[in-house]
Amino acid sequence: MTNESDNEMISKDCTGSPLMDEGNCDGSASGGVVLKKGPWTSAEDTILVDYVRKHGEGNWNAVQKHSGLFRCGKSCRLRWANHLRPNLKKGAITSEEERLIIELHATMGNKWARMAAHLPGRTDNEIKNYWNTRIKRRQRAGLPLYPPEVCLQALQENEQNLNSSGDRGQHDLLQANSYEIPDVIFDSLKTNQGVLPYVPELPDISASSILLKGLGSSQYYGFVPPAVHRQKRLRESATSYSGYDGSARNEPPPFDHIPDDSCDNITTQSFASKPATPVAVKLELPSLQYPETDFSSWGSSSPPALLESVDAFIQSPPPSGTDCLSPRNSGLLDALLHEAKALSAKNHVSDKTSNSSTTTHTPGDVTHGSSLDTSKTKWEEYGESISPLGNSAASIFSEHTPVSVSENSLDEYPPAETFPGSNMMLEAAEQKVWTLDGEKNETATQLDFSRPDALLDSCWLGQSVTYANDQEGVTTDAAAEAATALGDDDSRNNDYKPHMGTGTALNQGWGFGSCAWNNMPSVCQMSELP
DNA sequence: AATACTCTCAACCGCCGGTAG
DNA sequence: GCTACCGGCGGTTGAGAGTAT
Repeated sequence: MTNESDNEMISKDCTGSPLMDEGNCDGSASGGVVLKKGPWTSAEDTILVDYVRKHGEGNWNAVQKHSGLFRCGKSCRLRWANHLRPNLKKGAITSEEERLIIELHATMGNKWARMAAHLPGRTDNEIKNYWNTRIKRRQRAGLPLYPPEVCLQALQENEQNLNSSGDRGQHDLLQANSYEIPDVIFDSLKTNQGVLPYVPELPDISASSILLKGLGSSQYYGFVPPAVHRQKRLRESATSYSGYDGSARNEPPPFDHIPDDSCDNITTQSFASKPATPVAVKLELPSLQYPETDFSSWGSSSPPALLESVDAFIQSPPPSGTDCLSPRNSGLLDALLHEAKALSAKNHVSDKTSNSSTTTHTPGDVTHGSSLDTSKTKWEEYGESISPLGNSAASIFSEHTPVSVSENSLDEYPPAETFPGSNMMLEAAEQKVWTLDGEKNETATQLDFSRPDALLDSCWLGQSVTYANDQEGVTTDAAAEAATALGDDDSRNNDYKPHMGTGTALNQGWGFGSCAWNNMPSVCQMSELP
């Protein structure tokens, strides 16, 4: 980008806004000098680098004054931070980084700078761009934002929090709920309330509904994004949807890969309960809010129907979808959870027991958590700073979803093995821990519960291991695998590269992306953790 | 080959919080 | 306390490259 368009830009671009920024980034900063805008040239880079070497970072506005650069301080800072500073990691986002980004986004939302802090060498801008492009991709493909495991992780976290602190948080949340999550009303969901006991009988199901979807509940098949937002060209998803229009046909997408009866049952049941008419999904979403899409791709019970779309998705794995998530594209899982929780709390104000809160909505639901009822995590500490929700992130899941983590509700959900994101993942995770802030290669022998993301990490690790085993047909030691995966970038890419482009659709489908984000059931069945 | 479309990414914009005067 | 400056952050935009039709 640093081409040689050079100085003509100075005159051309600087006339933009009279006041670019209160930070003297205006075109006439420093004595009427017209500041340049647009792409940086190599010459400018050199000047900036030299300046920083001599004077260090900071005081960016002085750069222009002392170096002769006709750039505002902001521009200099940005250029330095995103392109010139040492230790920047160039190249594509690795699989590990992808996972991390997903996990972090699930907890932080669009806090790119914070996320970048966990990804050495990566910039907030890079992460942001990456995420946004993924979101678009997933949106097109009708795939959910977050993999179910992430949702489950949140759920688990919630359990921990609930069990450790009761639902005191609910009240706090209610009071502090500043997360105004746009309502995404799923008419069909409402319609199904009678069928889906866990669906809160609330006037507006927004976050909670999304959560449900995010957890792969088949009941959302009907929410396949209306063709409305489908673009003419659905390279990636066209085929996937070709044979499936759940919203219109009331039938689940074809998915023969999942032998799990329970899943099928759920699917069928869910669909049967759906209105015959296309689901009316409120499409008036915030700018960053993406239309609801096909959650089926996530759900354990969901037909991987979208193998192809999944495939496409996988080729650029990092989920950016829209689902499990936040209606506001910020993908703020926590935010949704927060809202859902708040909503739930409204209905259970008097319900002070955490356990009750987790089971109230679902007769057939199982109280998860006891096994996860470990010591209170640091959500409140860590999460507070990073998550809009603080500690309540996953709570909603437990309250509004049929998913059972530590236990399984066969009626409502697939058995444990279909949800590697839960137990299995944890097991794997216990063998190795991947610390977020840890510069990649950190492994440990125990989950680091001091970190709120511990579970998330474990989840992903488990997935990756699973995938590796499956793909390679090699029984690898989880720890070793993790170590390898966390090793250098190259090795990571080799081991987990979602962009496999190798073989069958199934094979492709189970790339890191699909393995981790799409139907766990199959994944689990396909391989076992050491 | 032309066109349309998507993807990627660098850069900009505006807002906000912290801080010094 | 007020104001201006500075730096940081998140959202958005636009150009170029790539790809499909």
